[in-house]
Amino acid sequence: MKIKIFDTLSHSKLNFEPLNSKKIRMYVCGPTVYDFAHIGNGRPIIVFDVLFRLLRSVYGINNVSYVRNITDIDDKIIVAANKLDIDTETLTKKTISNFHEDIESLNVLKPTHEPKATESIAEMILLIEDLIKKDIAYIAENHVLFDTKKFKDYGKLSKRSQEDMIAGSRIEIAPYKKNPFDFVLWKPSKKEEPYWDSPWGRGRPGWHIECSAMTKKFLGESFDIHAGGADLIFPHHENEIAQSESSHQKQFSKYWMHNGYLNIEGEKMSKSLGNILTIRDLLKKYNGEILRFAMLSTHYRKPINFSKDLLSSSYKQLHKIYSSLNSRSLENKVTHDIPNSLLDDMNTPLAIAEIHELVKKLNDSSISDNEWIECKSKIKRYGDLMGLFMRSNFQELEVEENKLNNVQIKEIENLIKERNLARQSGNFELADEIRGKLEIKGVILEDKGDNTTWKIKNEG
RNA sequence: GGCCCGAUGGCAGAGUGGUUAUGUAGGGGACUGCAAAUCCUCGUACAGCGGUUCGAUUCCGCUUCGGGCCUCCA
Repeated sequence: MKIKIFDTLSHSKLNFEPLNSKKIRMYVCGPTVYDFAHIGNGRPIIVFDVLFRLLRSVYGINNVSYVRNITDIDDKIIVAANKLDIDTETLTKKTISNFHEDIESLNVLKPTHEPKATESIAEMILLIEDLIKKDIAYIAENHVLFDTKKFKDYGKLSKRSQEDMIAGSRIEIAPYKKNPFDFVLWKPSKKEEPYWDSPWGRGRPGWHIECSAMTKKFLGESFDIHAGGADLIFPHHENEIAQSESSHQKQFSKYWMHNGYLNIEGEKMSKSLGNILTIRDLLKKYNGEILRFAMLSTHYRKPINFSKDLLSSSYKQLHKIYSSLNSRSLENKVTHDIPNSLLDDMNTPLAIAEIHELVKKLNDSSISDNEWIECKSKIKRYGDLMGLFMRSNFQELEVEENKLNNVQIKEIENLIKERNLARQSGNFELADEIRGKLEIKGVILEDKGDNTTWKIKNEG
């Protein structure tokens, strides 16, 4: 079984050939922790979680190292902490804990390592010193800068030349830069700002250097896959390549993967439009599994429109799939096959279509129990690889999503019992009355033979 | 201005040089005490114009439209 992935660097779909098949190494750029994560931040978290699951399945659960960093020192963090009148560490600690709570609801596996930038400052300083020693970085006005003219491959990831970029550039170039695209490796901290001592005075690291330092620390100088949002291609990932390959004189990441953008109701998410949707807010209205399903219903490289329609369609599809998985009281078998759709650059929308074909079979009362078990097992396998269908039934999801307490659940169950007694004795008036009573409370009943299940009325 | 990506049925969304997924919404039917669910069925989607080809939604070119990046946003 071979995984195919689309590699940004070669701009083509390639067979994934690990550097060492007993030790797969992937790195994903994680969040900058200054506020609640929004659903756009959630996209790489979810789609590369699927990649992690696939790699573990193909190469062995213990043979994959997944590093997802946390940027906990940065201008935005300082600004946000000042606004709240707290120190940056208090802010980042709280934000990280919120982040973990949020993504747990999305059923995201824990990465092997989740390093914080502030815990690798020493490694960053060593790397910068090395770049200065190699005459690739220079010091100017208390800043250390990377000299982009010294790295001949600069622009290879984003496919652009410095000349192209300068042509249409609207940027004001900092006076201490030798070249417009030189970027900061280390900068002085203003008073009141967090700082670390360095050979260049009290300061703090530039943004890009942390990933170069942490990939080296946790994965080595060369590793297999580096991934993140498409907006990171330039300048972040371009600059990481420049730093690491200049310092190590060898290939940095073998493959590069980038997820597409996320829109909200057809519009770009932005502060000015006021349509920033945090994962936290969405979770108040939608179960994490619905969010996850919605996220995987578009191919990861395409733009996704996160809309009410998408979420309501996702809800209905999940309901349908869960119901079919419980259409007979039989357990699935454990299988190890990996569907081609998922191996092919994580074609999750195609995988979902295949699941629906299997659902149709499960709902076919004419198939044998053995065939039924086969189908259920296949669907559960898709679920394991995509992080879906982990619950035993749809009611569990409804209970979570609507935060129903035990008293409420008991009430629903008792009314169902009462109604079924009425139905058995032919008292359909009472049965319908109970149905109506529950419907007013927003509970829809579904009779399946002698089994009655329920779901919450979807307001759209 | 430079570079890049995209355009598929009401909506969402795969895929393919010729049999035209899948979901959702809608029509019809079966089933059902009722309802829901489920199943069956229907509507002839591939932006436009050229080219290559026996044949193009799929390959090539152009046009139009949309999106992105070129400022430390996933």
